[in-house]
Amino acid sequence: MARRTIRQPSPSADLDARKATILEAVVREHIDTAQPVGSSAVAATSHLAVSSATVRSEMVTLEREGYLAQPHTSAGRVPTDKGYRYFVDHLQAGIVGEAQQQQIKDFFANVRGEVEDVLAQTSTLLSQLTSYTSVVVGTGHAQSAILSAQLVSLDARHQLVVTVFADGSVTKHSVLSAFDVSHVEVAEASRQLNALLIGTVLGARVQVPSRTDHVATLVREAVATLHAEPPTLEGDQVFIGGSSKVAESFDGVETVRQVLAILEQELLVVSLVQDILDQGLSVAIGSEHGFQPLASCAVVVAPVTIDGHPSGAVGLLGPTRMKYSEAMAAARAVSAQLTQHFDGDDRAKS
Amino acid sequence: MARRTIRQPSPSADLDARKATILEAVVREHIDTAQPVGSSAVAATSHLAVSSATVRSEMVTLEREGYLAQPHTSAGRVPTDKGYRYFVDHLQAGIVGEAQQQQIKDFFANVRGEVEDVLAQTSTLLSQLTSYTSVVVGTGHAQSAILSAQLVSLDARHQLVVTVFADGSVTKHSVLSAFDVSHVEVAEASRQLNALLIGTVLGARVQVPSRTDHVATLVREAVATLHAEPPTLEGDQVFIGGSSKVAESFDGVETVRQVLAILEQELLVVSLVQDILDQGLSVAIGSEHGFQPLASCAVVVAPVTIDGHPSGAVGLLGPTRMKYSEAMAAARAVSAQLTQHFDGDDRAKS
DNA sequence: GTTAGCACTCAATTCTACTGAGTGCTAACC
DNA sequence: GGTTAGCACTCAGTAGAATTGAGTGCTAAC
Repeated sequence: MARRTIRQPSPSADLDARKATILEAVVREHIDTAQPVGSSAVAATSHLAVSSATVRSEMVTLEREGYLAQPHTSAGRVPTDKGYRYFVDHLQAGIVGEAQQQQIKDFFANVRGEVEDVLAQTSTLLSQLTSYTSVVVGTGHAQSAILSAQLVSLDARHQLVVTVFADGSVTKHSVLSAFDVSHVEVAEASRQLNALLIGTVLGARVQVPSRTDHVATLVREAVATLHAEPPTLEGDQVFIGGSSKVAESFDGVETVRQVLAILEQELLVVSLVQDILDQGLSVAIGSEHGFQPLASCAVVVAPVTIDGHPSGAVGLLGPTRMKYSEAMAAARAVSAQLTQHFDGDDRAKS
Repeated sequence: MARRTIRQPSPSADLDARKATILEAVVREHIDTAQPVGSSAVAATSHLAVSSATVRSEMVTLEREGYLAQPHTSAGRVPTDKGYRYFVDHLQAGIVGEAQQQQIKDFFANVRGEVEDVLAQTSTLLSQLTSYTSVVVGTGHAQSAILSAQLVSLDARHQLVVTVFADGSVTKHSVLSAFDVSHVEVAEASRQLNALLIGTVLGARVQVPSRTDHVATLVREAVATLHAEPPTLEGDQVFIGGSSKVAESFDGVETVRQVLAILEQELLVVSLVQDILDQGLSVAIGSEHGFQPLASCAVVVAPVTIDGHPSGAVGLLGPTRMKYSEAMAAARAVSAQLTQHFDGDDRAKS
């Protein structure tokens, strides 16, 4: 089926005030109780001074317009994806609680270590804050210039190309040569390689030596190995935090299995998050993201930028009846801190 | 409670042949059906020419001795952990099927990339082979000598220490200096750092310069950062494959949640696997590993060695009623290939 | 020691009746 | 016109009661 559904920017023939209030009450109640919501509950909890009968007749309209659904005739109403969408679109931005704010602050004040570690730990943090499964995506450094490229000899035939990029990331690639190489030759090749690649980006055309001696061959092999990587996906990193939360969010074991199976496929997760960001959304509800097995899930995302350009995202995955305002607030707060951590912290600070 | 249970090497007051056959039949049947096994089923499937009544009276004994248990009076028998243990200890080594053998061969023939990638993919492979959740643990390179230590300048105040170890692993650590450093200074510091650390192991005492100029300070900071790492755990890596399989193996959502929660804690997983290996076992059943939340799990492990000394392990986690012979065969086959891949492949080949 | 026979147990299943939350409709009301 | 009280109706869920049947333990005979 449609892998990605292009959502128009909400036709949202705005509901009148009372219908909106009723819809909101249903959503809130359903998120709370996970049960279908009846007209009398709405009449009681919403501050509308109307009877359940009135609510009932409004509900009929809301159902006809696709915002609500009825599991069966004698049950209350449940929000549809469209209903959640309306709710989310008209949600005043939530804010994170005191305690959580503090937890985030503490975390970023104390976190240390390299980018990967920070991202992995951030993922755990985000999951703990919200008790949903979190996804942290770091996009590759395809565009970063090379700061340094060294060749290190493991043994006579195995060398390692260690490359440092301007964004601080480091890669290694092993090179197996067809002949024994001396340490002197490796050192010389390393010098040449460094001179050749410094300041370039992966995939750029460089002038490799055409001689056939050991050193030149080694340099050619190293360059070839480096450039052999698919440049777009290289370095894409996904960190899943709190996958056990999946088992809390959904009740059917089968659903849990399906969601976990999706989360195992990093490429899928990256493209899911990317799709949502591409559409300029911060939430994808149920069928909106076009992944059938995640039909009962909602995904909240917030982009992370470094030096102003997008370089990743944090996300939360929960049931469609997730606590959107909390989740969105947490995701935004964490992504903001992360952004600040990487470009504030790495340049300006101290 | 007891975090680790020391198991004596099976008192195993060996059962007589008929009891053993009956126990085996119960275990086999139960693994197959997940149901309590009745005496008549045993009489039918085992090749003992005895009636169900005879089987019944033997079962009473087996139950009294702790090999079997009865969920309730009018149900069949279910193996206890002790029952599984006897079964496993007397299991003739299984072999992996044709197709799987081929799949493993193909995988290792085609796999490329760095150690981390290979381990991560191996984890996925192992999980696919067995449809259990797999765990691949790579132990750190604490004992590896440093082949190269370079300092790379990210900007005036940020430097990166990139260290290459003899086993081919690479680490990076960022260093933030309190003053601006020129490229010339970084280059000089890098040279000195390399000269200082080459051939040493992490944690070794090295003679750092005591001068107070920029270069010396930089070198001191770099060394301090490197040595600040907890040397024992540094580089311990855990790769979990097929966590969605957890949802297939257990039926209660709560059990699934608990197991996933354990798997999220890498340190726990490492120590679990390490414990089992330390006890010289290849299987830990139910309570044997002392992790309460994993009481209904069994863990199969196989060590991976590089150059003869232990450097990791592969494992499988399933329900206590897992298919032990298959799982053990798969784990052994994969660990053997992995061992060969890393020391065969990396030294001898071509 | 083995086994056929039998009474007994108890989880699981099926059936029925009932409950009650919630609806849709209508007629009266403001 | 919109609102509401009243009422008949629907139907999932629950609670008992009855039934089933797989499997046991025991005993007496072989």
